[in-house]
Order: sequence, then structure tokens, then C-alpha cells
Amino acid sequence: MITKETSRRLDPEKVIDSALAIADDEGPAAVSFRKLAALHDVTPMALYRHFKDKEDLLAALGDRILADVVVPEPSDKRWDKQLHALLTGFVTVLRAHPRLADLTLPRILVAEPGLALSERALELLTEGGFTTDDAAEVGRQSICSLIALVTTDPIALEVSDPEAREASLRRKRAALSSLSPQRYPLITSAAGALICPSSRDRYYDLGIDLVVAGIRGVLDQER
Amino acid sequence: MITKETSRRLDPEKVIDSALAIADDEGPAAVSFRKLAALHDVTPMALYRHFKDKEDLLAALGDRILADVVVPEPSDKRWDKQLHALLTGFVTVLRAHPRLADLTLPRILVAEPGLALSERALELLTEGGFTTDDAAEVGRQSICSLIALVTTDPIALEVSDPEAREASLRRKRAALSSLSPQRYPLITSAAGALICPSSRDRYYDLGIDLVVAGIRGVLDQER
DNA sequence: ACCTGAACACCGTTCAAGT
DNA sequence: ACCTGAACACCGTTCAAGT
Repeated sequence: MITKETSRRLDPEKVIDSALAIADDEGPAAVSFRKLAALHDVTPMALYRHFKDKEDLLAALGDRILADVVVPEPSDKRWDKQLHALLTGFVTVLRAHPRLADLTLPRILVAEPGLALSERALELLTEGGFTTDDAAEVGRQSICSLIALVTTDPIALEVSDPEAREASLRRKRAALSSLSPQRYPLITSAAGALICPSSRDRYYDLGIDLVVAGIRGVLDQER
Repeated sequence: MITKETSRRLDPEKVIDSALAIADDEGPAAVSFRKLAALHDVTPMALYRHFKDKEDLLAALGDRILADVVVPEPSDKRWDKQLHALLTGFVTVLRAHPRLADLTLPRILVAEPGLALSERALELLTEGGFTTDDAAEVGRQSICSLIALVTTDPIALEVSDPEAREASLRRKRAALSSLSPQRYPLITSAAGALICPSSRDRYYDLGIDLVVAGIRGVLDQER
């Protein structure tokens, strides 16, 4: 909920609260200093005391999201199982803010929970057999893939505007169903799955499985 | 290059040329109807004859990029080798416009070369053993991962502004080197690889390998 | 059909000034 | 230290009008 603040002093954490609410609802582009200022009964310029510029404000949103990351305790399970659990936890955090997952990428090696996640991922990857440098590159790309998974979640998008969502789905369906089944037999027969996966949990399970299986795969083929 | 147009009639294809040049140089956000209008000696509103709104203009950029996609002829090689080649071709096209790779996602099932690519990918995935629906979901996520690979290419970003790039790298390096090696031993020792991979070709080879290995992996574990 | 002109409702950000 | 006010240089888009 976006509620109007009426306290005397401007609290940057409360500004971030508002910004997060707006961004969740209408996307990061809808966040503006002017809107936030009005919400907090202050001049737009007052915000520049606490945020260097808009990029800095969005970075604060990324940090806020990453604050929810928890790193599971090491267990006796195989390294790849533990990595799977670690990445699943990361994705769960991102899923709370589908339109904002991107904001976390530039903050992962800055915000503390991002660092803890990264360090643990590198531990598990080296335990699996990667060199430190290879672990770094593989880990980096895995994080990017998982962020993309959430960002392009075809179900979550525009939850706040269900009619726009329905309209968008109908448009896509119409476009695909107008294709020639002779020329595109597989696309037309898989139209449903291409537009929108059957289950959201299945979508995420598959996405995470693909990432972890890819990691195991490149490890095997390098030996 | 962004050059000024002086023809009588407004040619939408030439507007797209300019828009692509601006977007490549300064990012999609820097593309504006007003700038394009000035470039073509026309009122901003004149562009609305040819583009419904800004989203429509960016969609045209996505289509323009996808126009370069070529689908390799079927060969006798294994399905996964052929898929690897198909996806490598796709990534090569995207790499020509690192900041714009995102624009292609909503156009893949609309623009003809995107459809041809998708149909061929589904053929190869079903040949590998996926059901049509699973092939659709796996293909979808692979495309998303590869787009993310290009979008987050740590080397390509801000090529137009090399000093900003250097400054950004220096800032990241400073941030990582200020971390405690006791608390983050792997991050600090892998700092170089985390900030910027050694080789660009290696970066892309690894990214594509991860995707294809992931596909093979989930296929095996489902049997 | 194709383009113009003026206007509306927004932006981020700088600068100088107030308390 | 913290906030204001006015201004600058932008945006996308609507509407009514011109040829």
C-alpha cells in the first residue's frame, strides 16, 4: 500500500518503503522523486539529501530486496543439492518483487546478504570441482539466468492490472493462432505452453533445474 | 552514426535506422520521438503516423534486430550439437546490440525470423525427447537466459563511453578489494573474474554451454 | 493522407537561498 | 544540517487544425 507520510523529519527508510510499493505496483519507471516528495510532504529536492540521484534510489531498492536473502546452513547433502537449495531461496526472494528482480544484480556484490550468498555459492562450486575463477563465472551467469527467470515470469507480470494482463494474453494467443500450422506445426501446437506455462511452481522448478543441471553438465564435460 | 535526414517524405525505415543508432549508443531510454523528429526535420507528432506509441517504436527495433537471425540448415549432427549452433547464431545476432537484446524477447513469436528460430528449436528439442509442451517451456527459458547473457555482458556495456566504463570497473574493484578476506575468502580471491571475465569469447561460450548442458541434464533426469 | 502547433501532464537535476 | 523555490532542459501524448 502507498500511504501518505505525515511525520516531521524525512526518514529515508520510509521513502524506500514508498518507492518499493510504487515500483512493485507500477514498475521502477513509475518511481519518481516528485511523487515520493508529495507522498512525504516535502519538496523533491529534499530527497537529494538522502539519495544522490535516481540510480542511487533504485540501488537502495535492490538492497532492500536482497535484505530478505537467507543462506541455508551447510549440510551433509551433495554440493549440487545444496546449491539448488541456495538458488531456490534466492529465487523465492526475487519472486516477491517480479518487476524489480533486475535491481538486485548490480547490488549482489555490494549488499551484505548478496555477498553472503555469493561466497556460499562459490564455496559449493569449488567443492564441486570448479577452479575459483570458473566458479566465479559460472556463479555469475547462474545468478543472471535466475534473475531473468523472475523478470520474464509470464504469469506474474502485471498482476496489479489483471485486465491488461488478460488483454495481453489474448493478443498473443490470437497472434499465434493466426499462424500457418503447415509452416509452424510445433509453435501452433505448443501455443498454450509458449504463451503461459501451466503452473507457476513448475515454471520455477524447471528454471532452477536447468541452471543447476547446466552447471553439473559443464563440470562433467570439462574433465 | 546518427545523421540528419533531409528527404521530403518521412520514411519509417529511416526513422528506425536513427532510433537503432541512438539506442545502440545511449540505450533505449535515450530514444525519443522529439529527438527523432528533429533528426528528420519533422514535428514529433508526425511520427505517430507510423508508430502507435513508444512501445511500438521499440518493438520495431526488436524486429529489426531479429531480421538478422539465420537458421542453419538441418545436418546429420546430434540434435544437441545442432541446437548449440542455432543458439550460438542467435547470440551472435544479439551481440551486435548488447543494450538492446531485451527488445527481442516480446518479438520472438511475432517477427518471422524469430518464429523460424523458435520452430527449429522446438523441432530439435522434440527430436531430443521432450514433449511439445516441455520443449516450449525449455526453449522459452533458454532464450531468456541467452538474452540475459548478452544484456549483462560485463565487457560490452558502455563501449561508447570508455571512461565511464573504466570508472565503473575501478569502483567495483575498489569495493571488492575493501572486503575482508577472512569473511569472504573466495569472493576476494576471485575478484578479477567476478568483475570482468578474462575473455569475451570464453564468456559467451560458457554461457551457451551452460544452457545446452542444462537442457541435456533435465532431459536425462526426467527419464 | 500527412503534417503542424499548441498544450497538458509529467520527468531528473542544478543553483541559490532560506532556517 | 536540512529543506525550499524557481528554473532548465527534457519527456510522451492528446487535440484541433491545416494542406
